[in-house]
Amino acid sequence: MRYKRPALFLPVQIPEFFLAKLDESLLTDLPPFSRLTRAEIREILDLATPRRYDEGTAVFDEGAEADRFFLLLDGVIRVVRTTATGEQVIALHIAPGQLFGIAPALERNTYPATAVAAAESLAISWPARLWRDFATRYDGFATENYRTVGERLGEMQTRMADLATKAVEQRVAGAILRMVNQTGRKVEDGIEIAFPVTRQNISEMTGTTLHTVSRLLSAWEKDGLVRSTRRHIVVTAPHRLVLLSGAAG
Amino acid sequence: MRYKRPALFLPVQIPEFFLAKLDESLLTDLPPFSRLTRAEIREILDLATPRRYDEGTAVFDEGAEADRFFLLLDGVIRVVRTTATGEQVIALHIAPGQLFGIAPALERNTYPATAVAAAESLAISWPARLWRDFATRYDGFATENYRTVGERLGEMQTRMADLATKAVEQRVAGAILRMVNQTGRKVEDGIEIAFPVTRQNISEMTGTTLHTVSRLLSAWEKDGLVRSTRRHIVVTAPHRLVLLSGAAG
DNA sequence: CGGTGCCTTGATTTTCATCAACACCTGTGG
DNA sequence: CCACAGGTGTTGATGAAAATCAAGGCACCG
Repeated sequence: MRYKRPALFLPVQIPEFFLAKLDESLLTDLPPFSRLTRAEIREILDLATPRRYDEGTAVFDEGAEADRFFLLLDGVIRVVRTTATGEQVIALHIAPGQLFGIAPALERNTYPATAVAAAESLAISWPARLWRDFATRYDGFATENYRTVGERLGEMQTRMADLATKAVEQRVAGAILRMVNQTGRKVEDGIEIAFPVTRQNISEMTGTTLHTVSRLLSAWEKDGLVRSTRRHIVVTAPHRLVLLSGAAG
Repeated sequence: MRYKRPALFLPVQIPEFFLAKLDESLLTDLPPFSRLTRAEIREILDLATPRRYDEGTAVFDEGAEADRFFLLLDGVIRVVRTTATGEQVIALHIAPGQLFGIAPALERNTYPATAVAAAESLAISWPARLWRDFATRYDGFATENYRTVGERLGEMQTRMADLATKAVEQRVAGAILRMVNQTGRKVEDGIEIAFPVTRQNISEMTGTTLHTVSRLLSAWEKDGLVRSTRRHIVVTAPHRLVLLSGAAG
């Protein structure tokens, strides 16, 4: 089964054309913009630059000058950190509707991690200096975005605690469930992670090796918890996976 | 050797007296206040409530209503998260001059972790609703604080990467070096961590057991890298410890 | 149809948690 | 003043979990 992109992605993408087509209502429901009028959203959209990213393309690189901030409209972004010894660690996934690369909001002048399109993605972006404008001019913009920062910080703390205390099996189960929750779509026999994931990817999220992940998935498949093909995972028994993950509650 | 508190800590602490004694210059050099006038700092100080915390006392608890934010003047604060299974994970240490419990700045209404005084500490605090006042009235206040948030987020990402990729020995070395960097004071034969630390504490910072930490410290002591007594660690060969920690550069 | 990227599985080894026992230091209360 | 309890630290023995080493298979792409 291939990943079919929605019709939104035309073979040739002309920014002006695209923005004209893009209805203001697309942003209306997103937290950062929820308190703005249609006219205000139009203003903001007119300042934005849209761009499409092929799977595997970097949106920005760790250490690069943080000159823009981004809003993901469609697709998935993987936030990756590379260690001194060259290993990669996946810190976070960004789902549509979320801002990312918000280093400018935190007074950083470089990005702390690399952002890569995990699937074909569409994002709009603004120059970093506009952050202050938006924050002062539009009520609730800063507030809502700092709320997001707070949530991410909390989530990172949870993941740190997991890495420090949970066994590999629980961490892998947790990682898969997180992806399912963020981007899962219903299919015949379960819920499918809506973008390509390799065992290697999962190992980079959980601090283990691709071998161990492979063994776990094989065992789970034998047990009827998941079904997986190349770069593809369907969770067929989410509840049992939750139990395995040792989640609270 | 005992921990001697500076004269600042009188047996009986009277807030008014204390604030009168506390010179505005104490805040002048701290990032959040560096751009303010003496008069403005006086205003802010007059709204603050000071309090002393004995070692082991909680400043606030995970999940509690986030009704205040804090500035640490002296001592050390440990930020601790408790997992579903009851283990503790130390997320962070706060050094004097830093804000903490800044959930209000991130639109959270509960604290995401518990803050405990790791040594006798002195902090001042303000009601959460004043955050917005300060942010709008005092230039640079919000900016500087969000910079701090950004730094902490970056540091947490680094620690996550370490937990995911480094071996226990490297993580323990790294944790000790971090404490030394934050609060180290020079002594005869090296640099001493300026607050009490148990093997258990270190294991909670690094996701290992107190047994393993004990073995490592014993080995390092035999090797001349550190010297340690009960709840006490002196690093005698920082450079070699850095090598062990596998830090970049 | 050959190459590359992704996945699987067995065998072996390493690391570190766990189990267990004990020593020591410090403050407390009889 | 001494006994004792609780928190802290050490060290050995054992075992389990997961990394590493190794080899090969299969899917997809040009």
